[in-house]
Formats: sequence, C-alpha cells, structure tokens
Amino acid sequence: MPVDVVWFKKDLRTRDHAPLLSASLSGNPVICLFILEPERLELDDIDPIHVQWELDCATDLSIALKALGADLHFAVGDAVSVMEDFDKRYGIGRLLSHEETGNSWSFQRDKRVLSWCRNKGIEWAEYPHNGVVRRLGTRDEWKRRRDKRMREPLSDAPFFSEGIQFGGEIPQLEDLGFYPRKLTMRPVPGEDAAIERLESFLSHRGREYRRGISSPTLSVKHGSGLSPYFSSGCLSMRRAVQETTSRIRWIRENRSMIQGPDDWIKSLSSFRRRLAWRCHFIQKMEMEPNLDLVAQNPVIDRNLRRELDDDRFERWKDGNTGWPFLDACMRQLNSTGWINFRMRAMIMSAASYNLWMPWRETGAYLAKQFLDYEPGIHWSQVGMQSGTTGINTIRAYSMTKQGKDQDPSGEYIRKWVPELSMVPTKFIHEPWKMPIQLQNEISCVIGRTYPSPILDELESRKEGVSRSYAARGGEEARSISKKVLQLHGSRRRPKKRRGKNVKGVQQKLF
DNA sequence: ACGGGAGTTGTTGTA
DNA sequence: GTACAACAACTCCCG
Repeated sequence: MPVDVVWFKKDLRTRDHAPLLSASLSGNPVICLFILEPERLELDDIDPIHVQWELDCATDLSIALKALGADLHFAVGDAVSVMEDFDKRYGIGRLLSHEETGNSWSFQRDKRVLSWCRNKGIEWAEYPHNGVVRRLGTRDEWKRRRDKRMREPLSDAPFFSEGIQFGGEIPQLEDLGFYPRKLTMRPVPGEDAAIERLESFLSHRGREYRRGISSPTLSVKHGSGLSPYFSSGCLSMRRAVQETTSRIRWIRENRSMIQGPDDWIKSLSSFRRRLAWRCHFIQKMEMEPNLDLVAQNPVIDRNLRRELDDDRFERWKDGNTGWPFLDACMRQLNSTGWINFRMRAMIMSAASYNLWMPWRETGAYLAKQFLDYEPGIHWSQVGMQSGTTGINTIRAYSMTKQGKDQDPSGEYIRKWVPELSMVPTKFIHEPWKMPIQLQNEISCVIGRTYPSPILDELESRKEGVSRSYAARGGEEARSISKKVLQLHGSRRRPKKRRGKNVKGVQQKLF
C-alpha cells in the first residue's frame, strides 16, 4: 500500500498544518519526514546554529507526533536521494508539504524534487504557507488574498491510525563535523514553547511593544520574541494573527476594567501590522527567488562599485570598529543570535554607507548570525539598507545619534563592550573625545584597549550617501527602479494630503 | 521609515 | 503690556 510522506521543512508543528491534516484523512499509512541536508551547511548564508535550531524543533515535533500516533523519520542527505530511498523501501504514493519560500538553493532543490516526483508519477501536494501567494503575477491582489487566508479557521493536530515507526536515531550535527556556536539566551525550541511565548506576549509583555521595539534593551522584553519560531514554522502565522486580533477585541470590550487600553490596543495593532509586513517581504522572495544573489536593481549595484576590505569586514563582524553603539549591537547579535529590527538596519547601513562594503558578503554574514534568519525578509532588508533597490529613499543611520537616542545612559554599551565600562556617560558615545589624562585614569586608552574609530563617522556617511545617490541617477538605473516599484511596491494607499487648503475648506464646512 | 541644515512657529524669560 | 532674545519643536528639502 503506497504511503503518504509528509515532508517537514520550515513548518515544524502539528497544529494548523494542512499537509499533516490531509495525510491523516487519506487513510494511507503515513511517514512524517525531516531531512537534514548537509549541503545547506556549505552555503554562505546558512549557519550550523540554524540547522541545530531546526533539529531541536524537529526533536520536539517528534515527541508531539508520537503522541498522535505518527512518527517522525529523520534522514540525512540530499532530498532527492532520500526520497528515492524511501520510495524503494515503502513505495511513496503522495508527497505532502508546505510551499517553501526560502533562498535560491532551496528553490533549486524544490525544482529537483518536483522533477523527480514527475518522473516517478508521484503527486506532490504543496500547501500555501504563511501569507505567501504562489504564482501571483502582480502585487495588486496580494493583500486581499493574504488577509482572507489569515481569517480561515485553524486546524487542530490530527490523529493517526497507521503511522510507520521510525527505528533510527536522531542525527547529530557533531557527527557531520559541524559545531554550532553556543548562543546565550537561546529560546526554548518547539511548538509548545512557541505558543507559550505568543500567549505571554499577548497577555502582558506586548503592552509596551510600541515603546519598546526601537531600543535594543527594551525590545528583548517587549518584543514578541517569536521570530525564530516563525522561521522554523513552530507557530503558524495564521494563529498569531488570529490570536492577536481576538486579544485586541477583548481589550476593546473590557476597556473599562483595563488601565491604558488605548495604548495597549495600539501596541498590538502595530504588532499585527508587522506580521503583515513579514508576509509582504517573504512574498518578494516568492516573486523573485534570486533576491539573495542578484540586486533588485543590478545597474545601481554595478554603479556603486563597492569593495570588500578585509580589515573593515573583520572589524565590523567582531564589533571592533571603534564606534561604541555599533560594536555593542554587533556583539549582542553575535552572542545571542538576535537583535531588534532597527539595529539590524543600522548595522547594515554602517556596512553599506560608512564602510562601503558589498551587500552580498555582509548580508550573508548577518544571515549566519540571525537565529531567526528568514531569507525573504533578510534579503529584502539587505537590499533596502544597501541602496540597491532604487525604490526606497536611502536610509543611512548615524551610530552616535542612534546610540544617544536609544541608550542615553550608555548602560547598553557598557554591558556589551566591557572595555568601555569605566567611561563616563559624557563620553560613552564618543570615547575618542576623552582627554588622554582621563583615559589613563580609567585604564581605557583609545587605540590600545579599545580601537580608535575605523573612519570618521560623519564624513564616511556623507560620502557613502552621496555616492549612493549618484549611482541611481542614470536613465538605465531609473527605468529598472520603475519596474521594481511596479512589481514589489506596497499597494497601501498613499496618505491623503492634508494641506492648508484642505483644512481651510473643512473649517468652512463646520 | 535617515540625518542634518534651513526656515518657521511657538514658548519662555527678562528688562 | 511690550519688545525681544534665546531656545525648543516642527516642517521641508536635499544628499
């Protein structure tokens, strides 16, 4: 009897999982499959921490599946070879999975799997995932269809009468010669932990979301912390959207019993808007699957002529640029595998504008640092923060301004850059301005115990920005930018202009 | 959803 | 009450 193979990729959960549900209803024997693909580990945007995280989430998933009467089979190897092997042993009737919108590599891999299925006469049933709409010609319909999908009911975890037992061992990365770096504060893997985290966010942590997300310290507490779970699919986007909506409704209905209901509603609405942005960016990758390899506007990219300077690259990566706030952010990221959105933008902006390094190399390094690496979001952001799309205004951050705004007391800098722990607040954002005598007194000598700034921040930023504007000026570059906007631009209606005339007219009406 | 300069409007303190 | 400087807050523009 042919078996249904449910191939788990970036959807490591049992609830709201359409392929799993469908397999359970078919009546066929079911194999749940997770493949550790060693080839991925050779890619420059994939890190052992990603595979380890997926493996740990899959291990948790295997326990949940066992309780449902199914069993997760772990395999190591190339996806097609693994399928071939399973087909020989069991005879695959159907392959079921979610559509994956990953990087160029996974796109090519899925094409190979598809042609293998076709050769074998095996049906591959792929189900839509998150808010991504496959085979969409233009962006016009996207928002409506995404929102509609988010409103559809969630499905429970199904039961299985005939799951084929997995007799093997869970593979270990170490046995393959990969040793993931140890992350501090790594979240607890798995679906239950993901749901718990969503609940704690909605029940109390998210109250200060709006105030907290811009700051690298507050965002640790008031951010949702759900991103790694979304990347590995421990949590469905639909569940997050629906539960956020019902929480907002609950606050609205019980507003008299709650203090500060409006701020709370604003926070959760803004969280929900960001969930939609998440889908919006992954949709870009869906429609342009080589976003991780080719700039959206290749002409601008060529005009920029950025070069990888090894010394700059190393100092940027390690958080040794001599720009305290940037270094602190880099070190937090390297240590925890996470940093908030705004600081990611600043880190990328420093690489692109101040240090003038090419986006592919810096973007790949960052991808490896983010535990929550999501190709569609990541490479869209990299494109934006390197000025290679041509459709967004150039956003070059000032590290010292951000530092003063987000960390006025310097507490965050002192935590992550201990060399600066004795520097008084007055100089914490610009320690090179300390008088030599003070430097000696506190044993923090700029240029010896902590590096001098790698470049003049103001000057390098100014030069980077003007070179970037110059690169997008030409006729050829402009015409490509226009096309990029048509294909990818957000279809949100432009704000109504509120000029003095309009106001005047309104006043006359009342 | 950038930063910095210029220009504008609003607020406060002082003679 | 008035005049005005000093300064904060805001808007617009440009790279």
